[in-house]
Amino acid sequence: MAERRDAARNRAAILAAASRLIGERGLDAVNMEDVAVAAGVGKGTVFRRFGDREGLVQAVVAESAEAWKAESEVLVTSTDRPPDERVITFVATLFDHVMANLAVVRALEQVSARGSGCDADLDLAHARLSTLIAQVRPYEDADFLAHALLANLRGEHLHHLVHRVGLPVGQVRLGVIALARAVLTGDLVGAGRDATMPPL
Amino acid sequence: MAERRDAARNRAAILAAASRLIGERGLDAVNMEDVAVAAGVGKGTVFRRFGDREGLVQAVVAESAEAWKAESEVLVTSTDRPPDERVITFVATLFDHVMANLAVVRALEQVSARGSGCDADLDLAHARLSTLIAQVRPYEDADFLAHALLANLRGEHLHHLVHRVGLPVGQVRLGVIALARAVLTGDLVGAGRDATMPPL
DNA sequence: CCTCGAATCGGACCGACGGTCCGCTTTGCT
DNA sequence: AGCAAAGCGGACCGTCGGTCCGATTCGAGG
Repeated sequence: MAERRDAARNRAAILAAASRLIGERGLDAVNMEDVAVAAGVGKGTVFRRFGDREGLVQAVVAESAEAWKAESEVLVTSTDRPPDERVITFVATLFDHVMANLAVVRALEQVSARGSGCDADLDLAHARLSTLIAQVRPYEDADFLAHALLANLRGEHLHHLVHRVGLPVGQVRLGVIALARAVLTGDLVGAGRDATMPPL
Repeated sequence: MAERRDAARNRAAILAAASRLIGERGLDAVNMEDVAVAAGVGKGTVFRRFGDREGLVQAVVAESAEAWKAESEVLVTSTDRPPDERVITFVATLFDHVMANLAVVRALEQVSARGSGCDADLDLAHARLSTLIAQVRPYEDADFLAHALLANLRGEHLHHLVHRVGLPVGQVRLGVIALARAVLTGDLVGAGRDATMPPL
């Protein structure tokens, strides 16, 4: 049978409440009962729908990652633009997605560092980026290079750069893109500087 | 007054027990009472000495980071070797330190992502690496490049590469060093491959 | 060696929170 | 309307981080 109407409503309410609360306070300052109350449901309902804390967080990010997945999907499959340009676009898009959902992404990282399950989205991002890079530099180790780039796109790392070190978001964005360009061209000049940066 | 003898003994016992337990099971599978029992003291003693869970973890890593700090200190101050070589040595040394204490380093990352205090060791590593890089490439943004390199030396990232992806430690080590070399020379050829790698 | 004050110890205790359970309610099909 | 099943929700439980205070141990001075 299809999902009952009240169940669907509650599901959406819980997801929205969780997303909002995590965004406002950060994961470690929101407990399951907060979410239940904010969603206007009982605690049991939250656990039945999402299993546990980890499941809830995964569902929240899955929702916000939907658009990114579709976007990156076409980037890998389509061949209308040169591969190197697609790598850059991929990195820029992923950066924007992570920054736009920083609290939720960090929440997922925290939860999956502990939990048993691996981070499926990270694996997906790596598979796609790796594929893209291999098209540009078939003789390098695209696998490792993708991991190295992805390390610079971790929520925790970007949070550190922006909120602790205090770097402007735009500068970090350009720096990350310069890094991606360096991976493609073998040239690292300009990484982290805006002055010498070619426009994206 | 100096620290009482029994207090010193207990302090050492707690630190040793915590280090061992975290190394064996990972931070999230060891609670404060486990540590107290393993150290042969009461729970209250653990909390009085170290304040809270975060403090205990910090003390444990501070202990294991002692040697690394001294080693990296001389690397920055001494000028007997060319700067580029010192950057490579710095990165290799830090990599080895992190891998040798992976569980404890990850524990610190988990704890300081939540806690109020920042990660002092990470800041120190960045300050030193940044200084070193600036000596080789004064016209680049050494600050950002240091951050980018350090992102590849995070405990969580290395844990992911080695224990989830399954990359051999030696290969990751060479890859990270190749990345460092790329930062210095502007050439990324060979990153992640052993075949084309110059020996360290 | 004995005494005494102070520092330290340790386990009983507390509050918070993740997760479970089961009797009550809602839903939607006939 | 009637009914069975899916869903609901809040009382309840176990665990764990952290606190507290009476008992204990230390070590300086006589």
